[in-house]
Amino acid sequence: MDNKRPFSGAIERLKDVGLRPTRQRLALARLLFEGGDRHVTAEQLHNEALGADFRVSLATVYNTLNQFTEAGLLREVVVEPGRSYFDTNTGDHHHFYHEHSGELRDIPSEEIELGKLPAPPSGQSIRRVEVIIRVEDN
Amino acid sequence: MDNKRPFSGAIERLKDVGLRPTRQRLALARLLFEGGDRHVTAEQLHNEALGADFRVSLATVYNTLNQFTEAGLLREVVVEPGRSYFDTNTGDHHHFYHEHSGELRDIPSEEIELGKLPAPPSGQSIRRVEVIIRVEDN
DNA sequence: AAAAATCATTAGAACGATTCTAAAATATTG
DNA sequence: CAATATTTTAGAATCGTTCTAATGATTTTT
Repeated sequence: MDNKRPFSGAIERLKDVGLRPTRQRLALARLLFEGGDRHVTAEQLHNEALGADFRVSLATVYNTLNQFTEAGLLREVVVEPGRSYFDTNTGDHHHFYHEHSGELRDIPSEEIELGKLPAPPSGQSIRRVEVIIRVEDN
Repeated sequence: MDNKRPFSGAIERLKDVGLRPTRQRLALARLLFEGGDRHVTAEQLHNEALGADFRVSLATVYNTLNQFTEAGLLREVVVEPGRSYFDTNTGDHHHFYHEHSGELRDIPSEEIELGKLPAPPSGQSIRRVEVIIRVEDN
């Protein structure tokens, strides 16, 4: 049923989606996927890599994040102009977004009940339903 | 009940929210609010103004859109990095987004049933629930 | 209605995020 | 291990957006 192996190493994960397991892709994959679900910006991941003494260029971080996203390893969440997160949780789920702090937090799909949905314009089909609950301090 | 007058001219609309009815704000307000609900980018609105022989700087278009948004005359919808629309429909509603064409289309609030919502993290409250249904050609 | 004060507009520079370019480095194939 | 294909890189370029400091318009005070 589950065509995503629950625990395959970074190398297999990359091979599975047809990406060469290069040093930088492996290092970034480890940062992204070892440990629980994460929301990172390109800049954040780049700094993390440098902090872990792994030199990657920012361009490579962008390339890699985009490739991972296309390959379905990541999901991109855009919350405001010029702030876009990459989410390692690619399953069906939603988000809380706290504008002031920039914090993005997962909401498991069961916690939001989408009773009915309108039919898409003809000739089109639904690719994904995205719910963002924008919160503020009270 | 309805504190938004159904049909007040652009001048009143601006005065109501405490913005001086300057020439450029009036011209942009007319482009935005005369005729049905619209979704525009800053660039689009700028071109429209120029096309209608009204010279405004792009900076003013941005200023104005931001002011209108703060004043509650517009609502901003971010759909992908570097593409942000201003929606003249400020009521409770949702959107279809067609990634390929960039088309954004309203969904009246009744057409989506949000059964239950999770409680926000403590100390925070919900500001808005945004649903974007991403569609693709089939 | 002139003068003074406030606020808005502008061109262009500056900015932050992201993508491009062309060259150097690395990986894969025969 | 040589030949070929793919990646990585530094830095320039681009995009959307905001800033700056000067000019122009509107409102207030007189």
